[in-house]
Parts: sequence; structure tokens; C-alpha cells
Amino acid sequence: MSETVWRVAIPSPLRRLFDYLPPDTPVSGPVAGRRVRVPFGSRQLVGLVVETGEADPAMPRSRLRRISRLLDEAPVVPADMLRLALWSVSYYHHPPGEVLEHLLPVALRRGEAATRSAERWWQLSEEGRHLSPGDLARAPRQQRILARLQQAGGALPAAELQDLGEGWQGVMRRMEEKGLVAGEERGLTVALPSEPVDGGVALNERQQTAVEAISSHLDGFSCHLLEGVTGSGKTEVYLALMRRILAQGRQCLVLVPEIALTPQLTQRFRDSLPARIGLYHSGMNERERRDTWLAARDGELDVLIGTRSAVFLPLKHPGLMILDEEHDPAFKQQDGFRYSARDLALVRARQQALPVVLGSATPSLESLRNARDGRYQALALPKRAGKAKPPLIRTVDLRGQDLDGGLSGQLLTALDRHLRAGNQALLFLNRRGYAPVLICNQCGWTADCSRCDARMTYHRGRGSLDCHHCGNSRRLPRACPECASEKLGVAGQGTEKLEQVLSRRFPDVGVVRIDRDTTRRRGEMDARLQAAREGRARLLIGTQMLAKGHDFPDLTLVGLVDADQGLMSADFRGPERTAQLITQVAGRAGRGEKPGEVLIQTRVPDHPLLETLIQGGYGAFADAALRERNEAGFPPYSHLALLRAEAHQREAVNAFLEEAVDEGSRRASQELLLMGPVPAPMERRAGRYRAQVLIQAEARPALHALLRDWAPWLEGLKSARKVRWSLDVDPIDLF
DNA sequence: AGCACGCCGACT
DNA sequence: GTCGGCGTGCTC
Repeated sequence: MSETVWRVAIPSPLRRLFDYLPPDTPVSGPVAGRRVRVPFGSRQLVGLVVETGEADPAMPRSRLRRISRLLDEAPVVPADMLRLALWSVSYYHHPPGEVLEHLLPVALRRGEAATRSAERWWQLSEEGRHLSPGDLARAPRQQRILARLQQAGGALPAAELQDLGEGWQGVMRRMEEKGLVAGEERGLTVALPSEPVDGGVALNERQQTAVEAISSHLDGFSCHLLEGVTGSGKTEVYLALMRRILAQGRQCLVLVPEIALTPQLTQRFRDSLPARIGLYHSGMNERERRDTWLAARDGELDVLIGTRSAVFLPLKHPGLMILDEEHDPAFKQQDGFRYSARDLALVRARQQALPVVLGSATPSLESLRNARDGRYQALALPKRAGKAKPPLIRTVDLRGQDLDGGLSGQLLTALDRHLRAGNQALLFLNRRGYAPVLICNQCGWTADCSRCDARMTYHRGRGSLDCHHCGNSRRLPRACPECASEKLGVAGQGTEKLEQVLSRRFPDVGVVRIDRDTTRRRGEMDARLQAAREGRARLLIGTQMLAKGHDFPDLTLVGLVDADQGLMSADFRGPERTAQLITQVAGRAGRGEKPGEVLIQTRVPDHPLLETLIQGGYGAFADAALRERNEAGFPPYSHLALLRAEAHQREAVNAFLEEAVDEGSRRASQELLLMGPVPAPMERRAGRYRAQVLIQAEARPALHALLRDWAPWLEGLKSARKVRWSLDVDPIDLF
């Protein structure tokens, strides 16, 4: 008769759980989902109990160690989220301890108490409740406090009373002595319910149809792909659905690809939903994250807005999940536990019987295919809301042209025309810095990064050469380090140069550049966006950052300075990315009454992607791209996993990957294809050599059958210790 | 990943 | 004589 053990997920890179003897003290209630402190080797670690079970008979009893301490009196992680995490472990073939870590905010991972920060509240006593302001005629400050508390329904957190002015605490103290108010420590309520100012804008016909279609599936799993062109009003559809869910007393989880998109969405929600709204993203500190996490779990927040990691937010009464900009690659974690928040949202919805809405103007090919095959309900908002017209898009052939800072005559003329008319223009260039190449005109030397297979970018303002791949930076040399010539020149252009050229050419319109360099400082992004929104800046220059979300009402011209960057991408997802980016950027042009114009500069104006996109729109592009994926046997018509490895010695990488491929091929069934090892497209990065093996499968089960045994085997390899390696299931790029 | 243990080189 | 270099093995 073997004895009961607790199986614990330990924060370590090992792909297994560890068995422990239960604590000495008696325990009541379920243990799965509770945190424990356990001895692990020579250390004490915080682990999460996954289940109880019988000890492995092969394991000598003497090697079992005992749980040191039970940290929770009840499970911190609810059963439904534990289930999602365990599913992720088996799907991504990632160590359970590291996956389980993603379930908890950092503060709880460290073993801190699972309670929210306390906050001081003031509330009216019975006597205070019935007092009228006249009763405090001789104490105007007390009167004001009374009025505020009565207005708020009897209680307010101290934080909300700061505006009462210097010394209000003393006044409050006197009221406390009179028995009018009482102080109380409450668990932090992260938000008070917002008071909507608009009760819901009237929906147009298409929006209404979408809302109705989704609403008939709110009581179980369903997935809806809401394909809405920029400006078609997807947010109104979200809001209408959320209102229904909130009315049922259930919670909504809204995922967005990046933090920058949360403020405007939050404001929008506050304006039109009677809900307590919580945020969850990496810009918050540990305490804030813990408080929001616990409040979401305990049902004290109604709407949660977050980035990728918020897919793991527990909800007491989950009712709806929304993924906005579902195609965005930011939903896939790119290191460590490489999960896709979009795919996990779907799994979570299925497990927890929830509806999920995927929204995008440019859906991913995977989602489009799922919609076409009837796995998702396809809903379209094909027209811009109101009177807005789609923009006019054309290409500009750069071949044989004299350019000024990379700008063609046509683009400059168009800029002049739109700015003269008092409108705004946006120039998009996905390359920051002044110039991507510094070259010696005497001997041909170029400034290369010493740690990467890449050129260093010249930043004029800083007077430096920076590597955008590893952060390496050095001062701009005065002369060529090879031949000492002072004839150093640059080639190509980045946003910094664009800004310089355009400021000179259009000195009176206000030029503002928005990229990672100009928005590094806190609040700088907002300040610049604000200048653009208010019309103080009418010429906007930006990288990807500017492609999503932000709307400028007077923006009528969009120029893509260099479309060829994207068109030349070698990755199988390159065309999809490029089409999405062009469509998203183009969508910035023209709102309301003003028609928009889009100019795409290229040296390959007859590129099939561009022709299809311009003539048939994103839908036509997607049709063509899906056909190509099908013919080439790429996702979504096949399934991929990528084994990556990197090390300071190229030999260590090759040795590991070759052993991996040998063994993998031996184990793999016929339907699997192992390719590699091949060097990564940029082989050396930050001083490390990188290479990879691609595994391709027609059907998932065969792929997972291999990974299930192969991953633990790799973990045990001696050559694995000399490299950093990782498995990426459903990689989104092959680099 | 940590961390301990172990077996060889240049130092107070 | 030791401090410490990192190869190797283990973690219930």
C-alpha cells in the first residue's frame, strides 16, 4: 500500500512535477491550486500543488521529502485556471513549473500573502447618514465632507478625498470623535464603478446584426470573428455585448496587443459601461498586479483589460472574452514559455464554456480559415461608420527617380497639397535612426556590429552608432577605422532623417516624429499624440508604433516611404504581415467627411501582393495567400514546431541540434518532416550563434506524439547543457 | 536554472 | 599551502 503524495510544480526548467509527502500538520479542504514551500535540492522554493496521488513505487520512500509549509488556506489558483495551465503544459511541451508561474502575479509567486493591499476608507455612521448639511452650519469643511460621503452612498476611499484640500484629515478626525464617521481598512477595490455618460450609441445595421448574432450564443462556447475595416465601429459592437454580459452579473476579459492601446480603450469603456474596470499589463507594479489579479478572481472587477498575460487572469463569473487586433503577433510570447494568448483564449473559452470574439480589420490567415470552415462565426463590418469613404490607394514607382531623403516627387507634391488644404499627413517608415548604413566612401568599410551579423544604425542626434539587434552602441568615428579617410557617408534613411528633411521643407506645419527613440521618456508618447490630435503638429512621421489604434480626424494623406522592406521578407508569414501593416496604416487616412489618400512607394509596383491588395483589398489578398500556403504546405494547412538553440560557440549549437535531429528522425512517424539544422537568418546575434530545426506535420497528433517524448529526451542530453535551447510550438516566425 | 561537488592551476 | 576555474550530476 503506497502512500499519498502531493504533486508539485516547481519553478525550474525541468519537464516534470515533483512528489512530496504532505505537511505534518493536518490539512482540510482541497489542496490543488495551493502554494507550498518545499525543499528542492539545497534550496527552499515556492511551488504550486497540482494534484494529490500515490507515490511512485519505483521511488524509494527515503528520497521523498516533506512539504515544509502550506502557504494558503484555500486554493489561490481556481481549478478552471489550473486546468488551462495543465493543458498548456502538454501543448507547448514546456516545463510545468515555468508555465504555472505565468498563472500568478510575481508577488504571489514569491510566496507573499494572497490578500489585497489595504486601503483606508471613511464611511458615515448611522447618525451621519441622517444628518443634513444645516446641522453643520458652523463647520463648512465638515459640511463638504458630509456632502461628498452622502453623495457617494455613504463611503469613500481616502484616496478619493485628497481634493478636499490641505488638512482634511484633521477635519475628518473631529467628525470621527463626534461619531459621524468611522474609518475602516478595506481590501483595495481597484476601481469604482464608472458612471457611463453615453448609454450606448445607436448601432448601424451591420453592427446590430453582429451583436444579435453573437448574443444568441452567450451561454456556452462559441467563437466569432469580427472582421471590421478601420473605422467601422468594432468597439461599439464590443460595448453592446459587454453591456449584456454585465447585466447578467458576469465579467468580461478584453485582450489588446500592447499597453499603448489600453488608455483609450479604458476611457471608452468608462464612458459607456456601468462597470468596475481593471487593468493588467507589464507597465504596472507588483502590488497593482496582485491587487487586480485577486480582485478579478474574487469577482470584484467587472471588466478586465490587459495584454497577453491577462489571458491567465482568473475570473469568478467569466462571461465573455474579446481579443482586439487578434492578428497581432504581440499575442505570441517570444521567449521562455512561448504561448499564444489568442490560441489559449480559444482553449479557455472552450473549457469554461464562454463566447469569444476575435476582432480585426486584417484577421490572421488562421482565423480566416477557421471562419471559412465554419469553426468560427464570421461577421463583417465592411463599411466605415457614418459617411466616411475608404481611402484611395496607389503605388509610386521609385525606379529611376531622384529622391529627396527617400521621398519621391509624387509623395512630396501630395504632401504639399494636403498640408496646404489644412489637413494632416502621416509618413510611415519602419526604420528608426538617421541612416541604416554608415560607409567609408574611400575604402568601402561599413560600420558593422561586433556582436551581430548586422549593420549599425547611425543616430545623428546622439552622434552614435547603435545596433538595433543587441543594443550595442558606440560613438560615431570621425574617420574610417580601416583607411583613416574622413569621407564617411550614409546610405538609406530612417525616421530621424525623414524628420530633418521634412522639417526643412515644411517649416510651418509642425513635424512630429513618433518612434521608440522619441517616446522613450514617460509621457512623451502621449504628449506627441496629443500635439497631433490638437492639430499643433500636422505632419506625422512614425514607425510601426503609429500603425495601430491612433486616430487623427484631419489625417487625409498616408505615405508608406519604403514598402519594399516588407515585400522582400523571406519568412512564410512575411506577406501576411506586410499586407496587414499596409492595410492598417492605410486605414489611418480619411475619417468623417474627408476622403483619404494613400501612396505606397516601391521599386516593385507590379508585385502581386501589392496589386492584389490594392485592387481587391485585404480579403482578396487573404484568398491568394491562403492558396499559396496550401500549395506550399504551410500553416494553417500544416503544423509546425521549431527547435532553436544558441551558444557562444557555433560548434556547441551544431552538436546539440544534430544529435536532436538524429534522435528525432528515429522517433518521428512517417507524416513528420524534420528540417535542419540550419543557421538562423541572422546567424550571430548579441555574440551568440543561432541555429534551428523545423518540424513540420500534416496533423497535430503526430507532431505532439513526437514532442512529448523528444523534449524530455533533449533535456537530458549532455550537449544541451552547453547551449540555450527552446521549443516553439506554432512559431509565428522562423527566425 | 541553481547549486554542490570535484579535480586541476596561480596566488596571498 | 589555499582560492577559484568550470565540467558534471542532481533536484521528489
